[in-house]
Amino acid sequence: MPDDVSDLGRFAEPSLYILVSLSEGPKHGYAIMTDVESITGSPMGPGTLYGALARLEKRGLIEALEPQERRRPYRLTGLGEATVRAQLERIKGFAATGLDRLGEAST
Amino acid sequence: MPDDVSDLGRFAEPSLYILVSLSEGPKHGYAIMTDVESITGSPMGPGTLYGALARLEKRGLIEALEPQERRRPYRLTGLGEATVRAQLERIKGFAATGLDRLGEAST
DNA sequence: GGCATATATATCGCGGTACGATATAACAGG
DNA sequence: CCTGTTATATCGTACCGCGATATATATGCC
Repeated sequence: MPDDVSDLGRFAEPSLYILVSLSEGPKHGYAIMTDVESITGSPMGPGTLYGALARLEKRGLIEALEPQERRRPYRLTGLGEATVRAQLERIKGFAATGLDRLGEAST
Repeated sequence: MPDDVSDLGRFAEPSLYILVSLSEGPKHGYAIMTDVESITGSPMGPGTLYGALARLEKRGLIEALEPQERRRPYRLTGLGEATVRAQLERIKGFAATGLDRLGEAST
């Protein structure tokens, strides 16, 4: 049940959020969590985070670095960077198309 | 398994595609299917389409119009329009943020 | 006329994902 | 010493994507 106009239910696309967060530089899980929350405005729980993190590593889009203290940092791979760039270009174009369609109808 | 850089696995957000398609004007299911395919480049099967369509109607983001011939057209509601606009603004900003972060790192 | 293809809608089921809940542990501050 | 923050990890459920499948009409072609 949407109680907010900007809510389309589930599917906030955590994987892409993580990739964007890591495109700023290597980060560990908890730092990604707080960073994503500051970018998107809505918090990402640990279940979402670590599940997506494992999938992304398995796919070779990110890679784990040497654990420091209690932190387990990750870094974007070349494939990950290419992927996030391609994705962002795509949704940028899509958003432009959509807003263009809306633009003529209301103003 | 991603075999394409622009593929992040499941990552299509059919609901938003449908809303954008309908922001151009009322359309019936099959027309949405072909329109979305022309916008996104990848086809949307009937399972995806009609499932999402039912959910969107249930949420009051779209509404069914009088069936004509074999066609069952849908139209965006006010809430649906506000939602798609808010969503598009959001992902536009997100894409800009992400590309900005990537921009300084390579080029 | 008969047959394949396109139009058009609908449903089922599997696999995958989001995400809250829960658990654990170390460290800081009052 | 106890509470809150940092930090990681896992489990389970509900939900969603999407291919497969079914049905029916209309169109085009041989």
